[in-house]
Amino acid sequence: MRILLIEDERELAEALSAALGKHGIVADHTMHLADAVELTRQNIYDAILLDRRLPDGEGLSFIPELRRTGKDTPIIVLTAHNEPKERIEGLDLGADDYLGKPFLIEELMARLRAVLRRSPELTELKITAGRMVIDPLHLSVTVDAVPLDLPRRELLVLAALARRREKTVLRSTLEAAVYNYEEEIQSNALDAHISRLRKRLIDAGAGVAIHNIRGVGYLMKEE
Amino acid sequence: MRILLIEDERELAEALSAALGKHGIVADHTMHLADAVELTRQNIYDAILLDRRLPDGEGLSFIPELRRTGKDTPIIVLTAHNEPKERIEGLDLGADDYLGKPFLIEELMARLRAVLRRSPELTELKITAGRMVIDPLHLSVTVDAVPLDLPRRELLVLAALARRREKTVLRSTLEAAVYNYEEEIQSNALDAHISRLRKRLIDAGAGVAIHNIRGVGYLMKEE
DNA sequence: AGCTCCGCAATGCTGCCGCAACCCTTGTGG
DNA sequence: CCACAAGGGTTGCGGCAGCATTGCGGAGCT
Repeated sequence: MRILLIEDERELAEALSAALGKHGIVADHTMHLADAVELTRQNIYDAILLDRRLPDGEGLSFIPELRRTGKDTPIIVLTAHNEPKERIEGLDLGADDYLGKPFLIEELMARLRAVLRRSPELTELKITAGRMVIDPLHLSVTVDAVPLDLPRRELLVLAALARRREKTVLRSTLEAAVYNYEEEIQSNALDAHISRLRKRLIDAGAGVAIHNIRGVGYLMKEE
Repeated sequence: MRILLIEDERELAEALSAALGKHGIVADHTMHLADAVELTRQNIYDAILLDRRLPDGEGLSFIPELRRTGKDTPIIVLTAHNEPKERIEGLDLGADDYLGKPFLIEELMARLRAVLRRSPELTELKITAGRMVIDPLHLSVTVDAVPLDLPRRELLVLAALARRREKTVLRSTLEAAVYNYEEEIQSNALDAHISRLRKRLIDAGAGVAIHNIRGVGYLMKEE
């Protein structure tokens, strides 16, 4: 069994490689995303262990990149980014499991076994909708190349809708995109954001409309 | 989609059922392991959510019991026992994932999706019928790539029929797809859904027709 | 201080959906 | 070939849950 380990903390990587070795698993190790892409092109791995914060970018961006090449290798994300919201993000990007640091080697092994019992699927990442271009990493929006500045929460709602434009986005998904665990919500705050966002999108001539799907969620359509 | 929820905290169970319902998932709920065994014998579930501490024993013991009957239904363990050692124990017993309480509903949904992605026999990621593509996990339907928004219940009926297109679906199967056994029904509500659904499918040019098999159920055919 | 953001709640509105009434279709027996 | 029953189809109605909108006030920022 061979896996790919993408991790930039040398000490952890070495410990992991050693521990995996004792379980009869050969690990290729790289610290850079660019190398990882190349390695997956040349090799077939049974699984991939992926750190999020890497010297040359966000580890999660590797997932759609890999899926686009048609590979459905199971991926377990290993990271200190362990807020529920981040875990959801990772899983919905197509990761098969998500493990917060620090963790016990034995737990990683157990999750690896669980994941290897089956096999996964594909996803993508990138956002243009109507006349808008959204950069979800830098949290910016432009309409016909003109910057549009939105309140933070509205922007998060917008990005979540645009990411799945022409498809319904569950209400709960939107709530998860905007609020974390501690921020409980007791009112129709989300509805209020949608309402205000709609007005702004019309004013800016964004070329999209937000429709409601009763009992399910919302849907962004281009006009 | 139908899942089995084995959980003895009434309040949590109700909140979960409601949340799952909004995601188009019908949940049967029981508080006892003994009932759970019986229910899995009589029903086919797409996944099982399992609490550990239950009135009549340790929830984990249910896993080998279920596997012994040849079922490999995905199981997610929900529990306050969230020490690494306990998680390892659960995973190695054959659970597919392990989630500590308290958790965000949305994280559970994400993990559910991740787990279901790996079991192609039970749940196709996309269902194609006529000109339609149905994504039962995200509750969306498109006709020739144009989104079609349907009321939640009609969507569930449609998905159940499309999943077994060209084959007869028992009336009781359809009822099970839309209602759990707490939601009693006293009228021809299902017929009404079928009727309205037919109209919408014609309007949208979906390229399928729903036929009745008298005294048995319904059948979706491509045109 | 003056601004925006944003949660909250009041208000009015929309449309889902269970229900039941009525009609149509199919099957059976004489 | 008709009568009748039973199941299915269709439709309007009403209750009510969910949604849209908006003013208010607290919080945070400059």
